[in-house]
Amino acid sequence: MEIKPTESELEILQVIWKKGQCTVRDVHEELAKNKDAGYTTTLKLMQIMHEKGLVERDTTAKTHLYKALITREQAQQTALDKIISTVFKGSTSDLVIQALGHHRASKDEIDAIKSYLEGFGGKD
Amino acid sequence: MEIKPTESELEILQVIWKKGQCTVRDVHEELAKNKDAGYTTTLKLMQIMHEKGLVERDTTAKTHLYKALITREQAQQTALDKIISTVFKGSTSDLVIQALGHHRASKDEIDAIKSYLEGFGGKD
DNA sequence: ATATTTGTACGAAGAAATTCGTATAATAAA
DNA sequence: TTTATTATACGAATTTCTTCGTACAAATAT
Repeated sequence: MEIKPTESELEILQVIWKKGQCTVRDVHEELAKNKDAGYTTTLKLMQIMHEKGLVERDTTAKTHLYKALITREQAQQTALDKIISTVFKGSTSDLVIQALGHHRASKDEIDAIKSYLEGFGGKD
Repeated sequence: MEIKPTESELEILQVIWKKGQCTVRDVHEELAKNKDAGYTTTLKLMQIMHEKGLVERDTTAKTHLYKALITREQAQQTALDKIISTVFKGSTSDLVIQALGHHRASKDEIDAIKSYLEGFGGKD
């Protein structure tokens, strides 16, 4: 079964992915830079994420340590699948072109994509 | 100001985009193929979408006609912006590569992207 | 030892999104 | 004309997500 993180859960996952392992305070401090919510809000969300199986936690010490149970790649894939089917009529190339057209990738990024496409025939 | 359609609203917009113009029944019949919700649910959603300015409607006749007020491209852009920032660390090329890697685009699609990239240097 | 700080648990309020029932008007069929 | 069908309006129940307050335990500081 597929678990789709909510918006807020994704914000939290971002922090965990970046740091690898986090306490609630770690996450909260990081989030506090951009938004302002109470500490217990973050705590509660992380507890819910644990119930949902999005994260695991080590409760050995008083201060629990959280780790992500889904990878960033999985979340990326889920997000892509969703928007490709809801707004891109199922067309991956539409998405790619739209992305390249409006997000002005840097030359390095374009090159990365070009070389990626080199060894790539596409399915027939 | 940016109006972000919800999940359900997006499903409805899909139908409207495809047909260009729709009655509530048109939309409902179409949605009924994949999910099952009551007719008044669809009606209510479309009324709300009207309040939000996502669609306009012609109420001349008894049966109202709805048209989209945001384009598919706008919705695509909004969706892309969101996931690029939430799961792709702001990297468009990561998104493109992930998309190409897992969605097995057809040869035609790949070719379309390649030729698109031809006349495209990327910003320096 | 006592007070303060730091942490988790948890219930519940608030907000947003979704779903549906009922009322009522207009059209179509009998 | 009477009945059945097809529409919209709209209030309200439900569900999901988010936010927060309060209780209480553990660790730290005074």
